[in-house]
Formats: sequence, structure tokens, C-alpha cells
Amino acid sequence: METEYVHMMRSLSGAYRSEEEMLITKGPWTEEEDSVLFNYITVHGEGQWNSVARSAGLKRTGKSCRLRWLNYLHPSVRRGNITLQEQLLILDLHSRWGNRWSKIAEQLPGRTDNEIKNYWRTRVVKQANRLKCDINSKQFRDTLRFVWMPRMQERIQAQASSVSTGSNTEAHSDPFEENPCLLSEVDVHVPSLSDSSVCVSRYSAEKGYNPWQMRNYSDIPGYGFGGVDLWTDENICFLQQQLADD
DNA sequence: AATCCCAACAACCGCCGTCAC
DNA sequence: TGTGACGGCGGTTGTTGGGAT
Repeated sequence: METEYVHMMRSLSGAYRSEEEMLITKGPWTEEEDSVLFNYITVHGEGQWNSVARSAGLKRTGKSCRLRWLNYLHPSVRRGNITLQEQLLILDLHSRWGNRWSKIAEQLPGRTDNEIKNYWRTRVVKQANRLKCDINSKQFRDTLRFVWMPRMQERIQAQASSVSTGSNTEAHSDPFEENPCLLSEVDVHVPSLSDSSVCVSRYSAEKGYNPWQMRNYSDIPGYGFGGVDLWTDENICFLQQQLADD
């Protein structure tokens, strides 16, 4: 990221190609810039980003304004940790669509493609690296889809039932909690999860687990979730075992 | 208290598709 | 049909804050 210092040095060395380029500010947005952009878009609306930058008097590129608005200033942007439901949905949709971040983001209300991309890289890719596993390998993808995701689903159901019994103290700021149909709505638009359920059964049978006889996933060695973040050492260890078994 | 390391996130860059001229 | 401007997208990098040493 370019600092004011670099900016100044480039100016002095004549590294900028034009007067206009010299005036472009880079790096983190200030509160004042945010305020200017927000007020301008509130009055004039989105689009025509280059003219937004010019007309609002911001020394930013149109692209930079667009990104700042979409990823940070837009009223619908949700801040805070990615919930279990969202994690599951990201894994599910990524298994179908790959790195189509913007498409995946469309299915997660208030989440941006950048946020999802960051989640994927900092959590999932990192864990794959820890497991010395190629993130694109069939082995890793199958394990995620047929072992990991069902575990998450169980966890979500457990969480939901604890909500219904009043034992859950978490704040209800999660759109999926407010509207549990969201997950199934997504399944209307994309291939159903049911195909993976069949495979889960097949996979479990191969591993000697009968999902229909199991009262819960605690019958699977290594099952258990500490906090909302699923990528705990314990769970990674479990994944490692599954991958090793294959 | 100082330093190092790493995770998380914000922002930039380059490429590509679209559209107007 | 060619070309330039613009916007969207995915990949990558820089910054920062917090925990470990």
C-alpha cells in the first residue's frame, strides 16, 4: 500500500506520468473521504464512478470509490464474524462454483465478494496448507463436502435447537437465524445438497459409520466443536485423519 | 517493555467483457 | 470494424493489531 511518503517521493522524482496521476490518493480511506463519498452517493446515486470521484472532489480513482462503497460504505454491508451458516454456505457454493466470489456473495446477504475471498484464503486455504493438501485436489474437496459440511450442518441444527429451548445467548444479528429459509432458498437455485447426502451415506458406510444408526455425529471419532470457528486444532486433526484414511 | 510473528482485512492491480462512438 | 472508456471480477499485496516470546 502506498504511503504518503512514497507518494511524495514519486512526485519529487517525476515518476508520475501526468499531473492528474500525481493528484491521485492511494492507501487507506480517511473518515473525511468516506463522508464525502457517502454523502455524494446518497444524493446522486451509484454508478459512473469516474465522474463520482471527480464531481465529489475526491482524489481517488473511480475504481477505488466503487470498491470503497461496495465493500465498506454501502448500508447493506454486514460487519462482524462469519457465522456457521455462512461458513457452510461458502463451502457448499465454492464446491459448486469455484472461485466465483461475486456469485457466491450474492447468496450471502450483506457479505462482499472481498470478504468471502478473504475468508477462503485465510481459513480454508490455510488449513489445506496445514494439512499439506492441495486445495483443488478431489480428495480435499470430497472430504470437505462429504465429511466436513455434514458436520457443520449438524452443528447448526444443534445451535438452532438450543435457540428454541432458550439456551442460546447469542445476539440474533444473523440473517439465517432470523430467516432459516435462506439456506434452503439457495438450494432451490443450485443443485440440491441432497446429492451430497447420498454420498455422505456412501462415504460413511465405507468408513464403517452408519449415519442412520448414529444418534449424532459424536459417533464419529474426533467430532466436537469448541467455538463458532470450526477450524480448531481438534477438527483439523480429524480432517487429517480422514484424508490419511483415503 | 521490546520485538517478532501471524491472522485478518482493506485496498490495489491487471485482465477481460461490454458499450458507445 | 476498431478503439477507448468504463466497470466488474479475481488475484495479490500492504497494513495493522494482537498474541507469543
